[in-house]
Amino acid sequence: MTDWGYKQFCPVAMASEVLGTRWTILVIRELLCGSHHFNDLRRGLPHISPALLSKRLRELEELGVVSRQRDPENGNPFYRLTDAGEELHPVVMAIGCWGQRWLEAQLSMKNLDPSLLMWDMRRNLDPDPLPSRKVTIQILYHDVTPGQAKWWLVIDKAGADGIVDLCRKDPGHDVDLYVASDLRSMTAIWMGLMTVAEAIDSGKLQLTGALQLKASMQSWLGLSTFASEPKQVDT
Amino acid sequence: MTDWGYKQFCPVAMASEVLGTRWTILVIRELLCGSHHFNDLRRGLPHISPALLSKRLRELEELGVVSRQRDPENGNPFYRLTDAGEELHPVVMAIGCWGQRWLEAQLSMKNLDPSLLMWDMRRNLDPDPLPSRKVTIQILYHDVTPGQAKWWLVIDKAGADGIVDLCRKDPGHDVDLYVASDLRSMTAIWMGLMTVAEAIDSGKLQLTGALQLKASMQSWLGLSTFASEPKQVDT
DNA sequence: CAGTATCCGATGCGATACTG
DNA sequence: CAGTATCGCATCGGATACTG
Repeated sequence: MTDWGYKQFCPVAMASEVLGTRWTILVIRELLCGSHHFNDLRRGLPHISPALLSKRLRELEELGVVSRQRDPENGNPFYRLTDAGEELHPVVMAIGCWGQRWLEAQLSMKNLDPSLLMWDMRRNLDPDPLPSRKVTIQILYHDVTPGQAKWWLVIDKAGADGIVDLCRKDPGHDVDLYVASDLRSMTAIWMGLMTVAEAIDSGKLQLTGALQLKASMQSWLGLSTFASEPKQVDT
Repeated sequence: MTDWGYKQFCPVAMASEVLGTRWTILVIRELLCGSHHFNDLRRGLPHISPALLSKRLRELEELGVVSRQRDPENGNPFYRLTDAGEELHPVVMAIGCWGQRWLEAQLSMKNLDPSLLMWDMRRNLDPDPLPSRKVTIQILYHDVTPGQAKWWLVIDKAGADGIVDLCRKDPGHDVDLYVASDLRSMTAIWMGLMTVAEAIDSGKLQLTGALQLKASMQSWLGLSTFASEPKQVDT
């Protein structure tokens, strides 16, 4: 092809030139999910190099998909999707739904990653079913290297900015609910491949603590956006 | 990243690993549009190398998106989308619609290509408004290198297999309609950026021949699938 | 926290030629 | 018609370290 590009006037080709480069779609997914700061994005894209993330953001900005602004408070930069960027939502959803329906679950289960899972859980956790007081939940993955095994979610509806906090170190509060599982099972629950009840019944998931929290876990634990998509392949 | 892959269990990431490789989406677009044979695909993807096309087809086959079969008649191989492949239709449409809405028209107009345009026109031409007898239409691009300037569309509703034939050499029949234009204008019409009437009024398009064919051109000339998508950027 | 700078390696991919 | 074979290069992007 000599120069870059498909050399086609077809809109699919034009758009693919832009969206088809490595990491681009995932950067947009992160922005759609509400990450705004450089290091938030990095958290959602653990294996991207900062140089490449920076490059992608600049490309998307030049394209008019992303707008870089500064927080008037502290002068920190942050990224927002423009209207053109927001309208990529159907694209990302279509890709994700197709992936959930047709890509083998096993494949997904090879890419387990506790910090990514926790970061997603923090994002989608639904505080509504939880009591109004501050709630602390400890998650323990007993099959994960010590440094990544223990996590705390602190939900405080009266909290300052974000309602849900994710900690890797003991925040010090009394723990209301202890969750213990293996990483694989927890990810399967997150992806809608298994319910909380099934996991408990089969001994894959142990809950200790406040009864109300145990009973309502399936509802406060927000699932992956694509969890409801019916799968077509099983292995 | 060392190994290939995003190492994320998110379905968007899983699917992007597959769909994000160069040319893949366009191969699928071609299959969705009804190309089935290797050289048909090459026609719709003029700048892909045969080696890469072959590779992509094998990858997609292994993925279960494409199925390779043989024509029982002549033993010729052909490619079909599986159910999983057909379900990529929403993905391709979402990408194309976004491209049409948000990517600058000018950008598209830099990738003019007469044979690609004619190939698309042949595919989307709507024989319904045309008379039942055999109709021959000659298209002349007066700003294009001689070898690519003259084309014939032969529409025969009683025709053998395909109804619409595209020829690069004079098929010999009497011509019912002569169409003359520049490549840029014709492409703009095809993409829905201009109507036939506007092009005639501004002198960009000349029609000579059967009145009925002239009057109905906007309807028998099928437009790009994305032509109806409202554009948001103008330049 | 929000990036840059630099280096370098793998490999994806394009070009061309050739075959059953 | 339907691909395979081979070659070689550009470049994409990964790793790491460093800065304002």
